[in-house]
Amino acid sequence: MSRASHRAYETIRSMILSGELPAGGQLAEEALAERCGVSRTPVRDALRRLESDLLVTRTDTQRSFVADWSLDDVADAFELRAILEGRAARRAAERMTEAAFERIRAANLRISEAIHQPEPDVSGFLDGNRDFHSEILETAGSRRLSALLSTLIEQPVVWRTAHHYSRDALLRSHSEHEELIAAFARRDGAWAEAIMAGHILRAYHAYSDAHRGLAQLDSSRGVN
Amino acid sequence: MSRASHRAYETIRSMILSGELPAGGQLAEEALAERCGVSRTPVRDALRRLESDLLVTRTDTQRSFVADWSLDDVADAFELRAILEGRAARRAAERMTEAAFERIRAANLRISEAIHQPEPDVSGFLDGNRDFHSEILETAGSRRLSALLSTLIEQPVVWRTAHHYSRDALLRSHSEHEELIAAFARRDGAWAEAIMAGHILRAYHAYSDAHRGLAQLDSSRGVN
DNA sequence: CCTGAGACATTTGTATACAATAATGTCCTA
DNA sequence: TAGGACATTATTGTATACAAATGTCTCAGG
Repeated sequence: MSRASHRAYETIRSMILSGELPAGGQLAEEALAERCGVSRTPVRDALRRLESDLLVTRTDTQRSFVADWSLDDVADAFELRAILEGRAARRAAERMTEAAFERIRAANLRISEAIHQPEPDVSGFLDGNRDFHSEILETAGSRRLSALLSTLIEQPVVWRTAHHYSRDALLRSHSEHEELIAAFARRDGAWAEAIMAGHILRAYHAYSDAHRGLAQLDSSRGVN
Repeated sequence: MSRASHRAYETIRSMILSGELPAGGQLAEEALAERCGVSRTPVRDALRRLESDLLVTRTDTQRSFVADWSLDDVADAFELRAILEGRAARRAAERMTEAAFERIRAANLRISEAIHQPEPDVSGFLDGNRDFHSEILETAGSRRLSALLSTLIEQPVVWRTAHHYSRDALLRSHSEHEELIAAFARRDGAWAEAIMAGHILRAYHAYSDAHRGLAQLDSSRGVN
């Protein structure tokens, strides 16, 4: 993506995720253009994309607003993620190559190292975690599945949330990854699917326990 | 959507689906603008949306091309549809209201009437079919599920394909709908999910049997 | 004959002006 | 005071010009 357009997208997105733009607030193109330091054209691009991410909604009369995610919406997103990432894990297990297997193991090894610092390296954990999941998605080899999941997984991690995770939660996540790796080693698609679905849903409940009643924006990224 | 933008979208889309724009061919914004009788601005909008529909792909250098769907891609799309529409049917069964139930039954009644003409009214069948499925999706009450499915179901039906369906295929589809209605009547989510998944996958195989080895574009719409 | 540098053509990205549409406020009437 | 037509304002849609980036072709040098 080109410079101004990308910049508008990232800027608006982070303003939404950080709460700087409040949920339900209107997004006027001109005002955003000014805040991003670009013209309306790339802002319009960005809004279109944010809309397909479901971070922005449009009225029937084409006004854009910051989407406010209810608890139900969050549950909804996690439920779909569990289904689709589960399916991705199944396909990945069935198509697993040695090279992909090694990359997945390596990602989980990085996670392990990040966790076992004196003070857990959450940022390192999240990097490894992202790689772990995206390697699996890659191995699943379905463009459409990737496309669908990309709308459910908000990529830029909201660090302030991530840093609340306990070492226990990180360790549990790591060990679930290990079990996934075992399923991959055996090329057992059904097993991999079951573990992955559970992995995502556990992340959901950890999230909902922690955030019950709070602002619900930075949701679709748990420790998974 | 506004006039020019909508026009560009519909025009380009139908040119792709009809094969007027060959799979793999480049889509230059200016040329499309001229053919649609609008400026580049709405064309760019349309291309963005078609890209998210996976009807158009972009290179890393931002050139747009007509996506060519391999047989695997088609199988992929149907597999995901089966999963997601199955889930929608389950949720719909669990949330079914009398009013929604009646609308769904009415849609299938219209299908029945369309089929039982001396010469089957395929267009009427497809209208009813669309209503039937969209009522279920509506009743499922998940914005995200709707958003995901909309990228898998190409709305504008390719009539030339539809007209090849045999009366038998139409009748079978109708009777599967009846079974779904029975599941809804009993609020049996698991049953509804199973029937719906089978319904979609049968449509896939009908499609793939009919089109094996032919051009694969107008795919994601079977008799379902 | 191959290769790569550079000029040229093509295509996309961005800014801006203006048109069209929706939202808002005002005033009049009942 | 409530409601509704109209004017006003705000916001989005579209066209266009130009900038930036990409692709292509030619031709010199090896």
